[in-house]
Amino acid sequence: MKSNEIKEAALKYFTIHGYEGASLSQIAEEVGLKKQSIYAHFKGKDDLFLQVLRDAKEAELSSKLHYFSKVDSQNPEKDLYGFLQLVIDLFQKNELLRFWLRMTFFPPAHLRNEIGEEVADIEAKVQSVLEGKFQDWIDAKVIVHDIAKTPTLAFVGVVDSILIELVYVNDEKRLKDKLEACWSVFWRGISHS
Amino acid sequence: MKSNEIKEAALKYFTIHGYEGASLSQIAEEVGLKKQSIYAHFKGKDDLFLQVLRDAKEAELSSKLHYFSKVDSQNPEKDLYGFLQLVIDLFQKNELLRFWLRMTFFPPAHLRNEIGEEVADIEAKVQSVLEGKFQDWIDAKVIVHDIAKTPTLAFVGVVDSILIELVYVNDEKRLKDKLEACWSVFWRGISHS
DNA sequence: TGCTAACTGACGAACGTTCGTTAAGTTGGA
DNA sequence: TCCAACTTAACGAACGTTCGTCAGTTAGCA
Repeated sequence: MKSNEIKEAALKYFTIHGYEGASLSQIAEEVGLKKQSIYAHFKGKDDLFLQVLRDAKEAELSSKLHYFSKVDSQNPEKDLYGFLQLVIDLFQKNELLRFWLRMTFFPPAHLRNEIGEEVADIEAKVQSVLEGKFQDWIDAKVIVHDIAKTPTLAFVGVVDSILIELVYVNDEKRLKDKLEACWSVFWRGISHS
Repeated sequence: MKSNEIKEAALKYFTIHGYEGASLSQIAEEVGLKKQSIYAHFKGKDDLFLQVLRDAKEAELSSKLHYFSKVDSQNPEKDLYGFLQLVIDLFQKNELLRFWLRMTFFPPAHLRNEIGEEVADIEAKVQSVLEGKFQDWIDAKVIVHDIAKTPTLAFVGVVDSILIELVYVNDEKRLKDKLEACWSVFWRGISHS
């Protein structure tokens, strides 16, 4: 399907150059078309962009939810660390997560509100699942804390710091160091002494 | 000085719309000029951009170094938390940090290398100062860990997660929750039982 | 025969940049 | 003190290019 090829090329250029910096002619050329031919598949630049955005959102959400649906052990150490690995994998395997991060951090001004809603949606869902898991672990007394929200937000913070490291330079060594550092301090911070 | 007015307007538009999305005519209009007049003060768009970038780098670096130069107590709990507050302040008080984050996370493609060097420079300096402090605290046995690098990177991770929260939505309530969560878990992770 | 996807051609608008010119301000020597 | 030489900041006009978009046309396939 040509539409998907166009979306793939669009993903690439939007990720590298941002919404304003990506041009339809570049995207079209990437798949051997003239820019006007894109209009046979999409209403325009915004339409193309929003379709790619929703693909990215869908991919990220389903990956994360799928991971937690497989996880029902009482071993948070393994499961949480595995989630960090999943995020790293997601980021390095395809461009969707990098695209998603760029566009949610710094959205094109005229689509700010639309994108903000998508972000709030996915954010709430992931955090809700995560908080449920933490509550289970607290009830099973395998980690400390009285309310689940604290370790949940702290763990999201660890994910954030890994994401920043990935976006920033993606130096394999630095990433490994930071992951180990953040993880070990975090784990000491929520587990029984 | 008109140059500074132009740089201020440029900072604003670069921050909101990114390098490619910001136009010289908008920037000029903001200060009551035509876009051609900008060329009386700067060689071109790149020159203007890079001058703003270096201002932003300078502002961030000196703020952080100045903070740590004042700090020589043996009370990491106060000093580290104070640093988080400083970062939040920096972000909310002026646009320089937001600009810096946007341009270092997702630099304009043709200036990628130049910006990368600036990032490596500031990153190394801040981390070096931070690591020295942590080493002092370790030596004084006021926090745990054998090597200073681990708590340093973990703390940088806490800063990262706060920055992400600031960039993402800047909801005052959410920010406070996340700060408290990340901080309390981090502190438990590096302090004695 | 239609339908789809690609094409060509053209559109107005905006982009960053350069040019030559003007008006105002500064400087330096007679 | 006065005037000429120079500098500075801003301008209008235009440059070539690219942008996103629309209209009309053609080729291939069901």
